[in-house]
Amino acid sequence: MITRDDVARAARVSSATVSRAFNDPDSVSPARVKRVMDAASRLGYTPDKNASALRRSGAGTILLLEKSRGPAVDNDERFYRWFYADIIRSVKSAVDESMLQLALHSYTSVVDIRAIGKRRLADGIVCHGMVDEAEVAAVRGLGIPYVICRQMDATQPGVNISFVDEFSGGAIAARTLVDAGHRRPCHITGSLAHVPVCGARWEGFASAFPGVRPELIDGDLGIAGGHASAMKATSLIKSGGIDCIFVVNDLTAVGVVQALLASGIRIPGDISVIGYDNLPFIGTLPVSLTTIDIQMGRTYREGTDLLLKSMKTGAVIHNPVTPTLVPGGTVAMRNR
Amino acid sequence: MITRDDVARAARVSSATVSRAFNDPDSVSPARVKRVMDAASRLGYTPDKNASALRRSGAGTILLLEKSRGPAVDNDERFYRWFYADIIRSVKSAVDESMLQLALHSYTSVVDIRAIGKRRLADGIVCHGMVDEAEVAAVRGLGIPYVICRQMDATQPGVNISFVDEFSGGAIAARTLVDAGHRRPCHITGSLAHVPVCGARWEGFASAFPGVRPELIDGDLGIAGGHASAMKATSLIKSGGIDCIFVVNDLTAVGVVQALLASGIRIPGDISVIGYDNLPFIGTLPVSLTTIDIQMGRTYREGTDLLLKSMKTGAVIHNPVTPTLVPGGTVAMRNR
DNA sequence: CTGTTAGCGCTTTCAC
DNA sequence: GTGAAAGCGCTAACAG
Repeated sequence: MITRDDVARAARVSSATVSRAFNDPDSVSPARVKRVMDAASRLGYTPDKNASALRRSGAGTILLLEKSRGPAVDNDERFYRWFYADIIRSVKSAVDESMLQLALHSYTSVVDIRAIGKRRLADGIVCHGMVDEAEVAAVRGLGIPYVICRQMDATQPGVNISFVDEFSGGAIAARTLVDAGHRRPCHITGSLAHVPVCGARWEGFASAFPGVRPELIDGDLGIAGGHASAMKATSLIKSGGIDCIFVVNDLTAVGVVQALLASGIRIPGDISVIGYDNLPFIGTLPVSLTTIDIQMGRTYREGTDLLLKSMKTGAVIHNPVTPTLVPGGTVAMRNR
Repeated sequence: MITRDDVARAARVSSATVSRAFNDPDSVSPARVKRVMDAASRLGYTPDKNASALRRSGAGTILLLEKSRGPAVDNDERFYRWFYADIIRSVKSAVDESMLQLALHSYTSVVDIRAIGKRRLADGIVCHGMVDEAEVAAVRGLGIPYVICRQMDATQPGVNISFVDEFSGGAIAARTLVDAGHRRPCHITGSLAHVPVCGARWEGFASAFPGVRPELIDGDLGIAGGHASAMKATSLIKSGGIDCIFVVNDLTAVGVVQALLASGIRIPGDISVIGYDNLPFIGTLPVSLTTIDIQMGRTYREGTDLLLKSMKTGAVIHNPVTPTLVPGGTVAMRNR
């Protein structure tokens, strides 16, 4: 085990200088910084994060905080688990570039959140998908730097947040269809009034079709819901009332596509379809669904980077992340 | 911040006794252990893992080690990512019960693995899905306690491993079908000779059908592969040559089911189908697929528990985990 | 069984 | 700008 003293000896400086060279290079003469860094890399020195954290009297830790999931997991949650790997890796890679360690932590109620402060468990907190206002308030009340990463902007001002800009995502879906020559849009969604994410996608979509109000089918989310909504749309498709459908998420889109194909409607021949989320099970469809990637990884990566920065500067974090188009085979070019 | 000294004072014992009460309760009189624990919980004391690790001159860390994934991720890998959340949570909950912290680490080559030892990065290593023999050798060469968690047993003796017993999984599929009265089995797989997991599932399946050699269709894995294999099976189904199909994984099973239904074959009326993996996209099918859950969470949870234990005892780890049946609607009862 | 004591490797005053 | 020295909270000898 190489310690800081070994490096100090090799670089012929004091051990305090080694420490400063690593943590605050500006306070050391450039020549010495170089001597220290050379010696360090020659010896293969890695600072001990435990000792560092201990001396700093900090936790030495960034907490990835998530609501604990009981055994009763609903199907939606099961689907969104696919993003988990991306999220973990993104946060991890950001934290690795600091002197801190990543720890995972889950809570069941705000009581658990408050305990984090009492026990000095974290120097910074990345909240995963937190939407409950009381929980957000509890995190803010901790006095520990934090960032909330999730799919929607904050409803309160001043909250530190990195979020998927769902409104823009809806707008991208619209622009993709507009650019391909579509003029008679339809949106299939579910629980529109109750799920904020659905609302944002719909508003973004509608906003980018100037002069047209898209047809709106507000049924149920999920495969069965998509099936049912698609059946309602068939007559509109056959009459030429709509030439494209933006479905609020891939899961529902699977149902829509299955139902349309079963009804003898060709995709994209008779109708263009675009989904949302870029979940891998769209690969189970006989067509390659054009969809929108919500950029979860980037949302968390940038959120964590900004958290690390704000731990020094105290700056407020407000970071919208724009989804991206994943081209597929379900959007056709239409003549105007 | 409550320290061990505060607890010692409150419990009227020395601070060393507090430490012992937490780390080796057997070496302290029961009465004192209770006094210490009472005081600790009253004060809300949590041991400082950084100080603990520093003093122990260990890393204070269990590493979850995985091969780093480049940006070019194939679709299969995307599917299996679904297990990642389970894996992380399982390992995490096991590590939480120790004095250690969980850290995530990825490697691109054996060189990275060897660096772990040089830098005292871990007190124990949980290897995620490691199959490459050279990598396994590198981990063993580290001299750090480790356990490999993956889907197959080790090929070398003496390797510490917790694994999904795929052979038993295949046998469970077979027994499920036998118990429901099936006597003319078929197995659809892909790349049988090249993918050990497929081989084990097939052998387990075949072993549990006494006196019958199942029909074997060895095509390609994946939805398209399943489609093609199913087409080969249709005449056998119509002639009554087979009464059930065990498909090597759910992804391929999706293709099989789609193709059979499209051919007008009823499931389970004309043929029973059983899949393998319990991935959520089986919900994209119009039938509820009977499948086998590979118990990834348990494999990692038990593996980590055993690693923690073996760090004290030095015992070799060899832990097979048996998959479980997930009942669905694609297996019918047949009269003999 | 229990208390005393000496650090683990690092950061951060405090002098110079 | 730099070095000396004092601990951060804990564990592991060592004595008793």
